[in-house]
Amino acid sequence: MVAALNACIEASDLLFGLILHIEAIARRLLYVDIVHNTLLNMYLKCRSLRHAINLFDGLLERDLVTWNTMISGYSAFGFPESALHLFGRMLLENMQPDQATFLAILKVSLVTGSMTEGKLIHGVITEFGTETFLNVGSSLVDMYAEWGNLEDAYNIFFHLPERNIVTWTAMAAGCNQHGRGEETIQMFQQMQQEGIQPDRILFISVLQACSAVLGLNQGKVIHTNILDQGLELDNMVGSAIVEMYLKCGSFQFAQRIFAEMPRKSLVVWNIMIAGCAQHGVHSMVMDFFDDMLAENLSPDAATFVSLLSACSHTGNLEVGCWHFESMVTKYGIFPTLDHYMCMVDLLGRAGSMNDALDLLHTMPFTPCQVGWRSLLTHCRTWGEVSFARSCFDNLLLLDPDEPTCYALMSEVYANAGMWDKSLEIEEMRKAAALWKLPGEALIEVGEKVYSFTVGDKHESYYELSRKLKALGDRLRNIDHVPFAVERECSI
DNA sequence: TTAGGGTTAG
Repeated sequence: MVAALNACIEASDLLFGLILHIEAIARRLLYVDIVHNTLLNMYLKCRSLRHAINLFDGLLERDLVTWNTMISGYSAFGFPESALHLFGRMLLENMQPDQATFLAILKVSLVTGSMTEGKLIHGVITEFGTETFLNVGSSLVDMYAEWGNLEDAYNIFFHLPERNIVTWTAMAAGCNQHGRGEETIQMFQQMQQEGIQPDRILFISVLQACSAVLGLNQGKVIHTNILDQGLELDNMVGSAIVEMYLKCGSFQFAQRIFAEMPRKSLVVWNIMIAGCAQHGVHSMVMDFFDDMLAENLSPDAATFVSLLSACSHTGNLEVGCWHFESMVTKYGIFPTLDHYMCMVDLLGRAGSMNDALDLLHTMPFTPCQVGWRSLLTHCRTWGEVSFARSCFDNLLLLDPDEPTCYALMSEVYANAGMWDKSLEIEEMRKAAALWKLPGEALIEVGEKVYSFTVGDKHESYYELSRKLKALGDRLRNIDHVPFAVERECSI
């Protein structure tokens, strides 16, 4: 019976599972713990919460596994209140929770989207003395790290009596997800010094961190480690390697690894298509898209974001509109806000400002900052001063504390020679005490990544200034006309 | 019953 139920789980065959349930009743097997627990698990894995609840409520006796399975099921189905309620019932019935109970309960805070619940659950876990268990501790690290509360995550991480690859990965991935890629790479190095062998899951996080900090050389070292462990043929590791090379600027390496991948998932095709768009090889976007279709893969929402973006950058309005329409008619994918934003950008970049505005107003989403800012950016290109002012006013209504729109509007006025208006906008920005964060450039030399922003004084300042001036002269020689007021750059 | 992982522009 148990083997047959596990086969149902494997095949997601709910109908066969229901027949086995009837058979279990007829043969009076439902009183056996392992039978009713496997049945419960089968219903949850076959995505039938209703059947699982009926079975659970009808049982005369429930052991710890029964409670844990049901709590875990409620969390997995996105019913955190029911999971917590069941946990309370379990305590009232004097059932002592174990590690598995807390692992299931910890998922609740991720489902509810609230750190407060997570902290309360952490308190309960501490009271039961299971905080320092390896799996519970790792889950706590993961929970805090996912919430971006890296300090609490570190605190638990360092106080655990032991840490394994899962604990390290939870901490390293958390740093990576919250913009601390350098720390992820440092953790990876430290972990190896402590004699822990990285695995495929950790490699994926560390490769993403290399992509984020543009650490091509570091990425190459990781790639070598992956080859040493023979993990390069793993589908998800391969995708992460391709992505790392693309984001770190090495298109040829990415192309080679991609070509060598034995099985290519839709995700890695999407990564490659987006990479072509990022690298400006727009003709290859369409080539890769056609190749993907030839492999009998159907595009998804992410594919179309890359396609529409590529059409926007090549100014290919007609092809972009065709893809936008074919999303629904040919592939049954309904455009999300992201797709509408790509279309607003596409229309605006092509100079069809009224069509872009119409789309912004008629789309089934409330116009957001992204759309208005995109339009405002293109008004700058096309010198649409009054149109720009309308976009600017809409942006102020949505968020008056966002500094970028002031800079754009001021620039539009300056380009039109309306200096008084330009200064007026600058005054508005100053009165609101808003300052745009300067852009940051990352350059890798050896295994170190250097960050540059306006106003920095690097040790090679004079040498770099001479180089910049020479580049500026070359740009002027090819008739490049910079926007608005040219400001002196200093590094 | 039982901890960690992938893509998308503006």
